Amino acid sequence: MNPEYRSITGTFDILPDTSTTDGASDAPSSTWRYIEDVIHKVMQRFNAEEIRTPILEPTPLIARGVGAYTDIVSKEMFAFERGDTHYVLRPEITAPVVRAYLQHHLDQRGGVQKLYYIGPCFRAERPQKGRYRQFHQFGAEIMGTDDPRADVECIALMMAIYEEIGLSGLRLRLNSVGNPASRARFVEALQNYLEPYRHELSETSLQRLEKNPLRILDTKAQHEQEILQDAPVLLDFLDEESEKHYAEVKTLLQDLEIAFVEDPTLVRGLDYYTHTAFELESADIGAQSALGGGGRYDLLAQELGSKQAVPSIGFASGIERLLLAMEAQGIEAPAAPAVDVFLAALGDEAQRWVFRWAQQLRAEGLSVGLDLRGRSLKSQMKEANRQRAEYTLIIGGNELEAGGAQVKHMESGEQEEVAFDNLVAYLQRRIEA
RNA sequence: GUGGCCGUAGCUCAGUCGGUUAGAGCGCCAGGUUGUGGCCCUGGAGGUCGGGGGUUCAAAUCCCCUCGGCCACCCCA
Repeated sequence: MNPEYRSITGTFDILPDTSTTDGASDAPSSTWRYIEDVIHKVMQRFNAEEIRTPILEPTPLIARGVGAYTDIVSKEMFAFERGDTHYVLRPEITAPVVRAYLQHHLDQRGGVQKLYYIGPCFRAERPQKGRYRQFHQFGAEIMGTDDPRADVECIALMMAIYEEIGLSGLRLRLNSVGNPASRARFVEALQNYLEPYRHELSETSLQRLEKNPLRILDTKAQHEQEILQDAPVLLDFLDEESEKHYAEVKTLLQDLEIAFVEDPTLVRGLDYYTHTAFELESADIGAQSALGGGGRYDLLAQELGSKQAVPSIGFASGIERLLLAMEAQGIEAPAAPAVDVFLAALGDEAQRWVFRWAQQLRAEGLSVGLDLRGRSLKSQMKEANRQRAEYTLIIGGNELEAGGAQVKHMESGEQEEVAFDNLVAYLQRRIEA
């Protein structure tokens, strides 16, 4: 079609089936629904409550809540201005949830707030496998406690969803970035260590050295990796409190028999991230191997203006990557439901009869298909077949006269006459089973 | 933002030493069955050969530009 009207690069349509692939999700809408159903179900099991926030947020919220020196904020935001308001299409959902928590004083509901979300996010990156400009995240935030059990419950919740879907062989990486005091000491040590290597560092790493030193740790540059071989290790700088929190998290994970590997290079770069950081990886979904990740952010609420600390932990996962992992492991979602009964009509009078009966049967809760083009009976039968109708009613002049419909069971091909008066009961009885 | 690969029907693809009206299978529509789907047979619709420009008597085929897709880098979901 005219390129001017095509869907935007990096976005895709989710269609009823997968008969076309250009600019469409590889998975049909029924598969998306299935995944969403699983998410809702598992979240419910963990007594998390759904929250829905706007897709449009004020740019300063994201800049502050995600971090000005992150790639997301510095180069990947879809942001624009109207009048004196700066808008951004949300690149993630944690900051908006914290915003909503503070704006609506959710702490006043009492207790820990366990909130979850599913929805689209936007980042202006070059698309590739598992990466899109509009993509879909689900996640949960457990807010109002710094108890390590919250960390583990958050991880357990995330894992339970993948478990329920049936994925296996995933790798959970775990680390602690400590509290601000211990991290500050580590950052100083890291900066001191790297000082002599300054001239060997890339431009971005040099910038990070000043603004956001932790992120140097996850550099991919071979040479910088080598330099970092002998660098100070974050875990060695944890103070007693941080050490204790981390140890507790590991113990609790073991109690729940959730396997993990410790990875000291796994970091969350910004100051308001504390303690636990984790990421869930799959080896078979391409270069973008992270299915989901998260961590503790005890200081974010204050960053956004809260007088009180709201110690919290959350995770976020990508639905597109979940789909990739399902495909790689041959996991199929249930097929979209078929119609219960298709009404085939022959002749004008029968058409009117069928049109009314479709409405009635639907009111009885049956899903009903019918012809809207006045086509031949044969065509209508083909249509019924395509819609995978369980039963097809055939109504023509003979049936109207006899006061009963021909009811055909499509799979067996068996057909019998059923009086109009008994139709609803007949169909309901058979279709329930 | 950078790099590599790829764009022929709705889908999967054939057709490229340049040469008459661009093909197949599947799907779609219709007929064979004047009231019956799935199998089979027959016919039909559907293509700016991604787009623009150039070379040529002649371009799906060669050249340039451009758009789109895929994959990778950076980084993340």
